[in-house]
Amino acid sequence: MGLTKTEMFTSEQNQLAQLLKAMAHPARIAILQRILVSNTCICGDLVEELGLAQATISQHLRELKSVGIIQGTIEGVSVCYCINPVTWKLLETQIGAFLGSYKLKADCC
Amino acid sequence: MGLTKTEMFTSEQNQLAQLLKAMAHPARIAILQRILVSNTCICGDLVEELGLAQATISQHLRELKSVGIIQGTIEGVSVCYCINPVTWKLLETQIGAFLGSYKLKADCC
DNA sequence: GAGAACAATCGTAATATTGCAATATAAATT
DNA sequence: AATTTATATTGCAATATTACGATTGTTCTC
Repeated sequence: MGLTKTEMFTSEQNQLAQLLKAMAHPARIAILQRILVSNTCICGDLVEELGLAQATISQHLRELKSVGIIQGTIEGVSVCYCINPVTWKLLETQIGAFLGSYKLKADCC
Repeated sequence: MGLTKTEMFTSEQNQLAQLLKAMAHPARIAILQRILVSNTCICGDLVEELGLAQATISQHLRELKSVGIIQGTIEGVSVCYCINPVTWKLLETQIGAFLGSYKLKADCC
């Protein structure tokens, strides 16, 4: 099939999965790290720095943008991308709650 | 292609991407949440509760196990799965550092 | 407006993922 | 040993992802 059965899960589960999936690629992690370092936005520098084709980088950027993790504004000839604070905060909250809900107990396998 | 160019990224980036990817599916999030709630491990209850075929659940469990997020021990006829504390701690550290490295500044796009 | 510079989109090939039926394997029970 | 119960594996079809060359849009500069 290759088609996730989203209707069987809660919207929270689907949303978290979607956000995680958007980050679950080394190139997209690298892109986000690059944005995190030079807080002020970037654009086609990524093509040189990551060693992937322009079309590929653009595709990864679109993926991050489509779930709202980053946002882009046209800055003359180039495009400036940066973190979307709202989604980032959501990510921190959701993942934090998820990971934080684990408490180690002795009686486990 | 469909083949990620892992050689272009650091092992940290690849590792984090792999862990995120393992969690980036609503069924696997649901499985983990189920384990987190009933700390003591589970097994084929998931098949009933999630409404997916047994083969599908087993496959998702294997995926989570293969990256070390969960671990399973044979408990008589059934198998008991639970969180692997070491990997979970690693996840918290890595994701925490990643998400936490963002500081909102005014001069952004 | 013509050209340059940058980024987005299209089209395509290779590979991966998702889901399930069917089958196989393993452990407990009779 | 045969049966039952629980899980894993295999094989397959449908769909998704990754990557890139080629092309198309945009915006700036001349």
